[in-house]
Amino acid sequence: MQEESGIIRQRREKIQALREAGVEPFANNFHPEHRIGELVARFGQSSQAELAAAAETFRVAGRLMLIRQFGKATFFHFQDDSGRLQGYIQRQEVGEAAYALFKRLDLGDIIGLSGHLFRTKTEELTLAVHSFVLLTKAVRPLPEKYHGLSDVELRYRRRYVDLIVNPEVKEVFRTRSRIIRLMREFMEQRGFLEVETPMMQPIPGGAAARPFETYHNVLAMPLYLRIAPELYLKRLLVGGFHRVFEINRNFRNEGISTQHNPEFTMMEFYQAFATFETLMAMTEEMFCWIVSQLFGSSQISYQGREIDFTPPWPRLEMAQSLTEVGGIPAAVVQDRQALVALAQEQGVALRPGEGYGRALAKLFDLHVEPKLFQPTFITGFPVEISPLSRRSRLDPDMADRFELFIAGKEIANGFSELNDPEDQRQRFLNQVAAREAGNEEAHFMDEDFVRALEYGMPPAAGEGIGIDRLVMLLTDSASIRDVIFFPQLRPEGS
RNA sequence: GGGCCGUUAACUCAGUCGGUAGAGUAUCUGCCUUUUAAGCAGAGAGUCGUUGGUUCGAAUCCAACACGGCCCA
Repeated sequence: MQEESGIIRQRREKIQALREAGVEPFANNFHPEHRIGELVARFGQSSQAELAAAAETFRVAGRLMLIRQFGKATFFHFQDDSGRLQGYIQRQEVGEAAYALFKRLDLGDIIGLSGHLFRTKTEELTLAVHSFVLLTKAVRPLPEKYHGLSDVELRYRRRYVDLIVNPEVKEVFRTRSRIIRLMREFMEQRGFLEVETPMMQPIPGGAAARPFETYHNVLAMPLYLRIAPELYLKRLLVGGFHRVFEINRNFRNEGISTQHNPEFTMMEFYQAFATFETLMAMTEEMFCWIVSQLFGSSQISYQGREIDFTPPWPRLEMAQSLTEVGGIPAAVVQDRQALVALAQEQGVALRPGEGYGRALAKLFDLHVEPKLFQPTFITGFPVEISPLSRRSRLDPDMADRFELFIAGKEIANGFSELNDPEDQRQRFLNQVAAREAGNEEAHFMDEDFVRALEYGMPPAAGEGIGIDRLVMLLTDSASIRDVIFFPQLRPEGS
């Protein structure tokens, strides 16, 4: 480590001096018996008289966050993983030597404390220290106590510091964990089995996206980080698991934005003998339940606007939405050539193998998606852009598919699954043709998947829910980077 | 990929017309036994993102690049 500012050099010298004085700066000889959160919960309402009467001794450990030193006594704040508490240490109480050691501690140091609780003049619950030990000396100083760490880049690059000084960040990730736990609980209650399928796939499938490529040395073959688990989960349907779900990472080799991180977390699930209609109802139920478990209400606030999760949510066909929400005349939407022309006019680059369906979808992205703030299901997806979906019985050019939009973001995508192996093979062939003509996001042929369908996959419906985006909504986060601990960044310059 | 904005001490930020680096916090020293971003007095701390250019002189003007943010594609 080349970086040696004055403070860091000073701290290293301090560590040396402590060792020479017989104080181990990285000890592990203290075992806390209490957590701050627990003490606050138990005694947050107790009066000074009650605390004095209890006369109990507590052992807690935490990081020094704030120090207010006087001549012969010191107030400080320290925090553990459950909260923050004030401490009070007096020379008279701990003795000359211990107090001198305490005065040499720095913000950021981790200490173990034992003492009793009391209330100060201003009624603040405070631990009066009987004794303490240094557990970990901090070499680097913490950010400023008042403004904290606000440089966005530093917050992402040094998330550990962000977590120490910005308590609301911790809360976001606690909520993230709770959301995932609730999803699991919801799925398990409905008889779904949690499974794991390959993250490294020889043929990346299940979505239209560019994959990350890697290489297996011993097998001497390229492998791809998965862009979706779909084709494997459907193989499990063939194998006789009729309700499965997977919560795991997908990897897509595309741009980074407030909505996109190269690796992101999805829950994908499949239910035999269900249709996309079944899943829309189930999604309404799931979201409403999760939101009410978290907030005790089915309404939340996101970026200053209310979102109401109370079902049922509006359902709108994509073509219809272009007119009703996007303001594109119905005559243009119905006229295939006119719509393609309009899309191209607006800068949509149609790739090989793409036509009306893609034009429809891109115009939707441009004019409708940002305006769908309340939970809304969009249906009526063209088969052209849905190569794994079952065709609608009413219109063979349309797929039995929906996407869910909330706050202008795509949150979920689900459809009745195509299980006709011949149709599936033909759709793969169309994709392969598109790929050969230069569309890098087109699907690959997966012969084994078609073979699996030939054994017979029960009719089913499946759905993917973007967990990061859902967490954004439920934590009022504007950027996906705020709900991923370590979002992808370019390497720091040297 | 394009546009705009940002990058100055460990952190948060000032820095005028181009004249040679500032504050608060943190750190160190001294005083201080109920503080709440404690207070008072003093001290140390800088590759002004990088490289190049203009200039007698650049944190400041110009160019390129790097990293980040927001918006657009």
